Amino acid sequence: MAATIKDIKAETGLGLATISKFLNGGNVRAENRVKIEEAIKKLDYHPNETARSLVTKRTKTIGFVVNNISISFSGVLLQHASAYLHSRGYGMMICDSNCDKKQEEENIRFCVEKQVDGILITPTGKDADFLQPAEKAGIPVVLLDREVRSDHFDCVTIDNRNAAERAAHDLIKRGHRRIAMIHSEEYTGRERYEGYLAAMEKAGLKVLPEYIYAGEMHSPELGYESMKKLLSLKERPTAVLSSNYEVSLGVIMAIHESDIRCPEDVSLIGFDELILPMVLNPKLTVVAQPMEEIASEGVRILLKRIEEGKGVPPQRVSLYAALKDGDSVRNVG
Amino acid sequence: MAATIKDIKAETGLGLATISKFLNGGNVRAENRVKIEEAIKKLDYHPNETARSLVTKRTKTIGFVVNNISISFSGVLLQHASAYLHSRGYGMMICDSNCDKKQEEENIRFCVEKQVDGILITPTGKDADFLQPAEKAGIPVVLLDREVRSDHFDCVTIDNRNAAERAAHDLIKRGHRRIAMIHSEEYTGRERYEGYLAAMEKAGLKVLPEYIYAGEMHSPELGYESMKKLLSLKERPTAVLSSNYEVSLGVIMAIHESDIRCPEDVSLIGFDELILPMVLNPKLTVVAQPMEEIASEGVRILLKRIEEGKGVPPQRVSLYAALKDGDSVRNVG
DNA sequence: CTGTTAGCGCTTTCAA
DNA sequence: TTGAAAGCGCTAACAG
Repeated sequence: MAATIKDIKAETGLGLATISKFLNGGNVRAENRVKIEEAIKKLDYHPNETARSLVTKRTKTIGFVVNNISISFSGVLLQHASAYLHSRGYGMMICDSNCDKKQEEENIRFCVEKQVDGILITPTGKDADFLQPAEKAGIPVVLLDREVRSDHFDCVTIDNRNAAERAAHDLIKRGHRRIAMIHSEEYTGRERYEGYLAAMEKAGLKVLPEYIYAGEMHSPELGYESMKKLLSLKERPTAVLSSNYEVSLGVIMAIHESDIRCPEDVSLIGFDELILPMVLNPKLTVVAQPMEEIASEGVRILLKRIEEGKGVPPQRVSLYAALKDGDSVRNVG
Repeated sequence: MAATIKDIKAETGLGLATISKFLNGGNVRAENRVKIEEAIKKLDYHPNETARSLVTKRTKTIGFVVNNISISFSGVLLQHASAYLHSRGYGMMICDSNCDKKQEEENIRFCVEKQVDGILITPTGKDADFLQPAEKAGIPVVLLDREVRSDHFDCVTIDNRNAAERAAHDLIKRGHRRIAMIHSEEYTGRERYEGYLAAMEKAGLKVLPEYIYAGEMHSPELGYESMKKLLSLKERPTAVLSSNYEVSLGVIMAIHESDIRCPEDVSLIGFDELILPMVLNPKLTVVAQPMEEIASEGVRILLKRIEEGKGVPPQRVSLYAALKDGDSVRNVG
């Protein structure tokens, strides 16, 4: 049996309260502190977090409900979030929604049941109803990367629409007119598409239906298949905007397989500054999402909410995603 | 305040023990069962898992200590493990070791502190010392994908050495003599390299140092840079074995950028049947690790250990990884 | 600063 | 079957 606080009491002859106070960083007479420290070492005592939770009503665990754990973006976000959380003594329970609303709803319930102190989530859609159990249970929720139709929750995103608009604008500025876009109908993919539309419209450019490929989800296949088709057009686009990392991978593969060259024959801008497209020739020009900041801001806001309560109204933090030049875009005309 | 079992008692007039028994699936008179069910619905009662844990000494949470959460393999493994665990009512707390032994050691301690019921781990190395805190605390550990130098733990792997040997043998059987290998010095990469060596030796083939590229970790850069160099050799290999998914991606990119074709000019076999290399032309021939089985077997063994104790000696399950033909290998000579 | 006391919400003897 | 009571290990008043 593991040692308990009572064993420390027996060992030191002190009262439970004193020991508990010490454990929680309170002031104790130097002499007693030494006694307690020695007893702890001797008995290899570790506080029972469960017992502690029962009385403090804090589990020191947060739930991370991730829309799709198997994409690279999630891995990186999880990595950063987990690191921050651990450094603050919090554990991270992950629940994969696998891009499924039913599963996501279930995940929220699971988190509530497990009594996490807070929830970090990359939601699958814009609908906010499924978050109700958490709200009802008084568990703070911070949305990461995506917003929902509700102003009850804190939220850390990048301005996808604006970022995509800047990317498309950059292509236009460099003389491109025939610009294609490959995007998913998923959340962020949709927003990025809207940004593209805005840039095209402002420049007075026509959006050709044969230049638009929309898939259900972000995936390499989407990029690969779409790009194959774009390359087979009689009048090929001179530039392509790809709405996320997975999609870009597929696009690059398709280009490589053809005898079309990038950027000589076709320019390309992608999203997400993940490793692979950065080591390639040409280095991909991307809209770089500040992943670490998204994670750290999200964690910071969540912990603040947990520790200081619901005083302040929900915040919406929108981080800036810079367009980072690579070598995959050329000037035309 | 959330409803407690006492509220149910007040509502139904029954004793706490009866209600508790009902909650845990025990036999209760039909009439009382109805009463309790109604009260639960009316008060929206949910058992407090923390209180339950305090007395049962079970947190219904397992820790997953992952060597590197940002690689695709981890995402897929986590996805399956999480699904199985959830279906059994268990939560999954993840701890990323980020390929760092110090971090890994810290993660184990963190899990012990958090009193998880069991640990699933893809270890960073072969050394087993860091698992001691878990062992001392009586927390069962199941190793996934990789073994360590200790026979105290259950373990689910594929036979990497044998699988790589079969892959290399397949190349040899198809007439290849100049076979290169790109691998990491990480755990599985090393084992796969040994399998390659075994196949070459059995076939009486020389292993040329200029055909071997070893990197510290599995990464696309490793594959990309190594393949670039291999392709620039005066006497190029006719086939390349790549030790994991990330590495293969890099290799494919390098081939695409050159004017060498696969499989006409160079054959390629990779590891891990993940999506991208499957949608490409040519479809990559791979050693397919049974990811879902690794996860489900691991979870099954762990939960059994948790629920039925340490009676049986540690098991080592070695799953078969089949070589799946794609179109990236051609017959020569 | 210290110790006593009362719970946190639940499960589990044990006797009825 | 049921219920009263004890207690899991800890924190949080409160009195000293």
